[in-house]
Amino acid sequence: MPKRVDHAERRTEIAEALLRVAARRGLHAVGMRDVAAEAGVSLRLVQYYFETKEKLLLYGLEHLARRFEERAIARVRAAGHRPGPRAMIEAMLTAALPTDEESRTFHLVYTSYAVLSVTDRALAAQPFIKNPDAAESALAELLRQARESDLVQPGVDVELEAVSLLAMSAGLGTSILVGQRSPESAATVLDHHLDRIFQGDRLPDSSTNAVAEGR
Amino acid sequence: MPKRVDHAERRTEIAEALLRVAARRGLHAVGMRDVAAEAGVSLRLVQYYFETKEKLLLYGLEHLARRFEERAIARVRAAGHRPGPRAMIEAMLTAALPTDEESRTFHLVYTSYAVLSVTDRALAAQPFIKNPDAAESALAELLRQARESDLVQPGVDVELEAVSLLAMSAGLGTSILVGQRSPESAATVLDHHLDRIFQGDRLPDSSTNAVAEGR
DNA sequence: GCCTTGATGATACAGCCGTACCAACAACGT
DNA sequence: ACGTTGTTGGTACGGCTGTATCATCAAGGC
Repeated sequence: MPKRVDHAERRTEIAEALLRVAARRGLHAVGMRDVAAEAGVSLRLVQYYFETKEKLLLYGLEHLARRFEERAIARVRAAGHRPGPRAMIEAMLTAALPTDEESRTFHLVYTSYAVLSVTDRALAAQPFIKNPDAAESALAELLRQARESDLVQPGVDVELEAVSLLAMSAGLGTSILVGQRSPESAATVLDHHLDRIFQGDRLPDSSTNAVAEGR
Repeated sequence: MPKRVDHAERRTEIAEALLRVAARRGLHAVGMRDVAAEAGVSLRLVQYYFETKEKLLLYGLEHLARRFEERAIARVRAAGHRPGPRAMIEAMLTAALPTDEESRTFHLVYTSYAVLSVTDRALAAQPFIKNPDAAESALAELLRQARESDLVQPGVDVELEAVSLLAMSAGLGTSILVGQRSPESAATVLDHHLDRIFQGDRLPDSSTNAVAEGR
């Protein structure tokens, strides 16, 4: 059997082309022909690897989630060797903010998928409860560890704060995306709440008023 | 001139038909014919009142924002005669949560518009910075008043908390929409943060652990 | 060496989309 | 009373969509 190209690799290439087009023109406007052109292949090839558009979209979503997970892990690693819980949480939260092109793509396309999943039953199947739930429990676990190390202020409800931080990160991300807020001011807001949650082993007075000014 | 029907009223009817279809099938799947059928009029009529689809979408967005504003005001009014700042803020924040059909529609369609506005320049023009900015400054103003009445804990950054609460409300709303979280647990999270911000003139121990359990 | 099988490409086909055009009706001013 | 004008409906037209069909080429097993 002549297998000249790696099947999985080709699928990945096409999925990334899909994400590029979706980031540029919006997920709703993505057509099979656009994806093929962006990937530099023929329309037939896209159909060959993904028989139907629905399967292509599904794989694109999975690929997006996979890529984001890698990015988040890389961000945490970049926070230093064996970073503390706070640094890890900060890395996770800011990785989700649309600051550069890749994270903008992630946030925009992922939100598009989320919106789609509300009305399209095919998308609603799995990923939109699994992924955020995993992020939530991971964050809660980090906070729990931090609390056991006495890094967390007493009386803090770690599960509730995990939910709050993720919801804030998502909400702030969207407002960055639509141009209402700057990435810096969003990061300041998140930092402020981390300051509130964690014991003050950080420079005092990080309450600079960059929020009201930031766009 | 035979003006048998009120022009503005007809436009409103059609816009509401648009919102109903968008809530049911998703904004991306809305066509002129669907809107016409939903409104019980002919396709030509929709074209007559809104020459182009883009104008229809624009008006639909404006109408949605208008309806939400009315709803929020009604909610605040329902909070009692001359409600305190905290009750008003709570009413505002929970009005934005997708709890019933109307608020689900609002949240879904508004988010769809927001996502669209990132890639479509026509939508990006006005409303997506104006409306949230207005909500933000209104919320900040309420907090400022509350602080002057000594209802707010000392050391609270009201602008920052206004931003945080709105971002949380938006993020929680989305997670409700996709079925990750229950409206009750989202309301509990918001309440918790209001407890944190305001002085404790409320029943103590509202920290029931409904968050981890709620779906 | 041939033929099966994987891989790629060009083209065709319904179906839907937004928009435009044309026809008809009803009502007010004169 | 008439015709102008606001108002409504039926229908047609390109263009684009996802999908299916047909054709071609390359490569490895027998």
